[in-house]
Amino acid sequence: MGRGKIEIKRIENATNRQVTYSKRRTGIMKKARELTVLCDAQVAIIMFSSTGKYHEFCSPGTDIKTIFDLYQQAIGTSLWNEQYENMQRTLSHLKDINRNLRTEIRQRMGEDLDSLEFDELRGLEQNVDTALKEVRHRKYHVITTQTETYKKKVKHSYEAYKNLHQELGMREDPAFGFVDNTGAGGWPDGAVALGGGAGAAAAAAEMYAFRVVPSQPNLHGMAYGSHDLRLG
Amino acid sequence: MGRGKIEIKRIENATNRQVTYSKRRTGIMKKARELTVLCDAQVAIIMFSSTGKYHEFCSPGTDIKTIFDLYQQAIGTSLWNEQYENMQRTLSHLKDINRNLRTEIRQRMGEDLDSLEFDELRGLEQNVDTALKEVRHRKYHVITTQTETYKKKVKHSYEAYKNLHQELGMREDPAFGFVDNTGAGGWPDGAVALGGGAGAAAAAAEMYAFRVVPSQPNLHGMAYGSHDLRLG
DNA sequence: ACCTATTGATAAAT
DNA sequence: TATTTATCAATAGGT
Repeated sequence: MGRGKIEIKRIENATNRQVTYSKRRTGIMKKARELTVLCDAQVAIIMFSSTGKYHEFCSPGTDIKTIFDLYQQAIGTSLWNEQYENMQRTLSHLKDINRNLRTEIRQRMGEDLDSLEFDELRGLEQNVDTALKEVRHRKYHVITTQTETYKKKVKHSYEAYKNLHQELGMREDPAFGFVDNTGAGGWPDGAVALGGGAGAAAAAAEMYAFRVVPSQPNLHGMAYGSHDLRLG
Repeated sequence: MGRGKIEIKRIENATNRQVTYSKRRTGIMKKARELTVLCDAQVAIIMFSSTGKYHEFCSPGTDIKTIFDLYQQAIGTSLWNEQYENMQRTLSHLKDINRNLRTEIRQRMGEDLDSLEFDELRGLEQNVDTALKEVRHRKYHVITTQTETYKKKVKHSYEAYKNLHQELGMREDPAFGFVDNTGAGGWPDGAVALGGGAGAAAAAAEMYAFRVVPSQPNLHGMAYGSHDLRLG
């Protein structure tokens, strides 16, 4: 159609090629639009000219992504799955692992034990028993350390008080509310247990007993025993 | 073009619509092929008819995926980025959860306790303590149940033996290897502890003591205390 | 971009 | 669904 038939082969003249590309591209787009309207079809076209310019057509009422998702659905395999498959695999693998980890935690909390064989129960018991000892050991270590620190602070304050007391020339000011009945110092009885060992540890434990809210969030942001094991 | 001009609007007659779709689709594909050859262009077309059938065209020497990757590059944004990013987010979220779960398990095993505040330690200790009691409780329940089952089996076998013994007319066959010295029955001494209670439980526990390998894999496929906490 | 002779596409009938 | 054919549409080459 035109002033003479042309052979369907690459047009060597670049200008002609470009002109023909332009004309025929318009023609195809028009045909696509007509097809869309006449036949109620969905069409997506992407074209790149030899110079790299791109043009697209898409049926009104949809978009390229939708049509390509349909297309991938139709051919049964996502063209980009390869890139995502790894991630998908990793994802479901992580989900499996997480589920198992949650199961283990629940079992370590003494829940969902019905599925365990007897020997697994024995292993779990021994393991938890050992863990309990470890935790207790660590707890006492912390108590001791913190008690030592506290003792040092107390001692320091006490020294400071003693010095101040001496600088005041051994004279007492009732406004302090202190009664000097411990010889040189003058520190109220029973204000702090200065003795070391278990007694001090117990005192320190009591000292922290009111702290039910952690000063800084847990690593996992939850208190032990309140994990939401349904997540993930 | 045809025996009369047609208006560009949806063809209501379904058959006509289908025929027109077929003809025009062929036409577009041909045009696309010609454009590809004449102008050295790259074309990708995807079409869906109103009946859901799909057809595609793609310039030879390339493929739909390549053209769409080019297209996405051209418009500067991946059409599937949103999904991809969502997946990425989910992935790192799962990894976080995973890490926290592992941390919790390690802490429940008595490891990595350094990061815990004192009150967290206290909570952990109490929790593990409670869990230990639960596990022990369950263990003893299993022991008891299995012992009962075993006792019933023994009793059943014993009855069977007794019946057989009587049917043989109280005559002993040395080939059985049994010595009848328990009155009516004739069951070897000490073969099984028939007494109930703690003694039986202890016996049953010993009975299972050799089973270091679970008869069926753990839910998580690992024995307690041997988790590879580096995974994920 | 526009023009137009000419080829190509296709609507309707078969 | 394929073929035919009268008609309309697309476009090659020229301006």
